[in-house]
Amino acid sequence: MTDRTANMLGAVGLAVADRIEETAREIVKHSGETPAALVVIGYGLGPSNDQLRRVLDLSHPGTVRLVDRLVADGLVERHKGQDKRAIALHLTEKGQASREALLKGRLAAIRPLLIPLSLKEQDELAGLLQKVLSSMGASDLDRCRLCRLCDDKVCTDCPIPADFKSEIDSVTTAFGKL
Amino acid sequence: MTDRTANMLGAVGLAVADRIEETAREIVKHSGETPAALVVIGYGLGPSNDQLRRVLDLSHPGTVRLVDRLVADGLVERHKGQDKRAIALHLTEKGQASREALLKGRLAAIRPLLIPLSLKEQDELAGLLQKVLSSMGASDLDRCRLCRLCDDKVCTDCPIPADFKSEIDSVTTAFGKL
DNA sequence: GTATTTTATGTGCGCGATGCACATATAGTC
DNA sequence: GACTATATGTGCATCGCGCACATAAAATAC
Repeated sequence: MTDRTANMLGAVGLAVADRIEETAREIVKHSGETPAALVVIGYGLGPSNDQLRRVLDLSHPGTVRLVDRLVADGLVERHKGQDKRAIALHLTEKGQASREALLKGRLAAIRPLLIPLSLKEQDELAGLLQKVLSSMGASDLDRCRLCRLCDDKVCTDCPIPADFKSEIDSVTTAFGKL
Repeated sequence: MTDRTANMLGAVGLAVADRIEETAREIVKHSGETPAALVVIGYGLGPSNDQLRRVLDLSHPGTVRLVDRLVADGLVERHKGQDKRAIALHLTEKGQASREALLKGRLAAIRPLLIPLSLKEQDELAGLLQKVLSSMGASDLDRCRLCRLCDDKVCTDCPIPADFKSEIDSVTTAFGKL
């Protein structure tokens, strides 16, 4: 019985990921972790290449090339970091716009799935999802990774105390507090 | 409020897809739609290249190369189809074993997410997921695609009346009946 | 019953996203 | 000051995939 539930969760998860992927591909011109990078950099904390790499779970060179792509598209700029060797990644205005379109598109892609549910059922689902989310992501990095495509504007009362601050040195937490 | 729910669904969906992807990569040696191909071919209906292509939503050549990979790994064989131009794809014994490991691994990857939920809550979630699933997948092909990684052994009372039969000529429906 | 169109597979070629091995520059440490 | 650790960047290769094209067989048209 649990397996049946798990199987359905797998199907829904796959569908959700498919839809997000498809939308992201249309808006950003690239696939893979590139859209997530746009979201993460967009928190404005000026992450370094290496910090970004950890969140996206990519190799070093892979991240460099990913940033190359974003820079080439005029979405991201490499600024000087506090360290002379490190860089600080920031979105350009175009990058900001792209990020917002991405997040908006993502929600638009997911929202239709909730239509068959009544408002009460949606609340029920939210409660269950919140429980599931709060218990996954053991490490802070896991939580950042889990939320690497999340819309922070919408994720009020985020069940995941993901703390970008400890991953990306800065003042504020990118996600809502628990 | 709906957006918050959608956002959390997006996060969970991404996490589920990540976990499935990771597991699949370990078991099958390839990524992308290759694991799904193994599952779909494994229904034993002897799909043609083109039928497989539609379910996986790949290009023609992409599917040919995908099958090439599976054949090279000794997981799939190209048999003669009813048509002299079409082929019928079938799993080898090794392919069967690989498919079973894949499905098993997939469930094992998803199952932990349900642990924080009580049995009653799991039932609740199952009901909600079932509702969501039943209203997505307008076309039969959509449903096949949606279930392209599903474990038919486990998916009893499948909410999606996906009918491989109409996609892949054969006698039985690969998925449970509604 | 041949000629054209449609369907199905396969190939050459290129591209995008990624990883490995390596190079280089800077910060920290002994 | 010499060694190590950290951070970025560069060949180079691989993998999954799509486009344009070629080819064979079935269906259809005339």
